[in-house]
Amino acid sequence: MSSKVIIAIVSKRLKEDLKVLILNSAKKLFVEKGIEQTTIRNIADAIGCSIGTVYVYFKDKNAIFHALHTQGFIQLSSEFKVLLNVSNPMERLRAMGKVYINFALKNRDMYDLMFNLKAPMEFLNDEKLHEWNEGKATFDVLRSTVNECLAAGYFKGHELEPTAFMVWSMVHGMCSLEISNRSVGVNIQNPETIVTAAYEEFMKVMDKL
Amino acid sequence: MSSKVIIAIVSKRLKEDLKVLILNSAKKLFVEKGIEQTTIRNIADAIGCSIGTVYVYFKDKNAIFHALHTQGFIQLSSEFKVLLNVSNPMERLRAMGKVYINFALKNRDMYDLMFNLKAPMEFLNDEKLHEWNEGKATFDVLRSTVNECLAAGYFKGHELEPTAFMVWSMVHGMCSLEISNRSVGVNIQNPETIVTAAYEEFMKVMDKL
DNA sequence: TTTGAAAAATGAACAACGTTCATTTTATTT
DNA sequence: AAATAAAATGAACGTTGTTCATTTTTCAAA
Repeated sequence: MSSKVIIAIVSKRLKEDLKVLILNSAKKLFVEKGIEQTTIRNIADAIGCSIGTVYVYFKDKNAIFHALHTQGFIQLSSEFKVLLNVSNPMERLRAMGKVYINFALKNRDMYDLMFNLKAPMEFLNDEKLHEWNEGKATFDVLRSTVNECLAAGYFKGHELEPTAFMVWSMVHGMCSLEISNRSVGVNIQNPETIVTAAYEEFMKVMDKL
Repeated sequence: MSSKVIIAIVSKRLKEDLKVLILNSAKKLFVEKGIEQTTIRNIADAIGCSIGTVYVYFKDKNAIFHALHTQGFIQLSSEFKVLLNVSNPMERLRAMGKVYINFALKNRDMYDLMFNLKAPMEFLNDEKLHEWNEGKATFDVLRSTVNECLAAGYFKGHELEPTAFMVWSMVHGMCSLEISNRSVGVNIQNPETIVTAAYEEFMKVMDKL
């Protein structure tokens, strides 16, 4: 009888957490082996369930990758929390870029999923949700920081949204070129430090405004 | 006899051009339907040859996409030719960015292939060619333009290569965010003009240097 | 405790993919 | 006309994402 109870408890626990287990399995495979090795069969095998079970909890593969991409944004916004310690908006903007770049280069596939790959966006289209809440929230942080810079007298004569998008494009572009292996093939003298150097250059430029 | 000769000539022509036919077929499918609809079977069907024949002329799918990506760079460098008319280096840099952005937004999938997708780079790795000649040549144009700007007194106190990489990252980032549908989902007031507006903002910044 | 309906899990089956290679067809030379 | 070389072929293999009829499990009512 007691063993039956235990089995029931374990079984209950497994049932409730199966979606989480699938997601953890997917994330582990994704981070360790990349997106092309993260197949439904590999995910199912890793937790000892069947292929069909994965489809009980996720509509399709895009749904899984969208859930992973959301986890990535949770991690990124968690790493943004250190910015609360920086009161000066210009310094905070600089630190924000560093956190962003650091996250991108330390979590290359995850960054790719969050800001490049089509899968998460295709899931949104399927669900008729035209709201990319994760991106919206993240961009809001950037926009309000740039807004504070404007209020503090920086960026005189510049528009809020174009300037914020400019900053985002800058750091995203550097990270994207690095992750897609385009910066290494281009005959730059110090390829291993070019992202940092270019970001410092950009910050020097912004300081002059 | 004369018909035999004609057949021989036609046959010869077809044989010599088969690689080109395959590539044209691939490009048409790629531009019209995107990368996921460009399958070996579709390519072969479109020109009425067999699957195996494609593999006679191309090692694998990466080889085809690398060839397409090279065609993209040929087109881009062709569009860069109008820049020869612009003598002032700063004006030329500005015009270069506009040509680049225009190319990216009018050839989205091609741009993605050239600067984001892994296929062309994987082909280089397979062939032990760590030289991305197309990217190298294109970046050389940018670097020398920035160098001329420096020589003309612009960008005082800034390093050549980090500055050039900064400019590339800027325009690439904007195009990349736009093409991957990240800019539209982020709650910007004028999403349809944000790339142009941000580029104008960036040029205003560069003018101040 | 037994029963039976609802919920969950299953995995064989399907279509489509990239890739290979023994075979056939075509071209060229002898 | 025959022999040789080159080119083209498509059936077959191993994967992939996805579906769905079937089986198993769950759990409240009898």
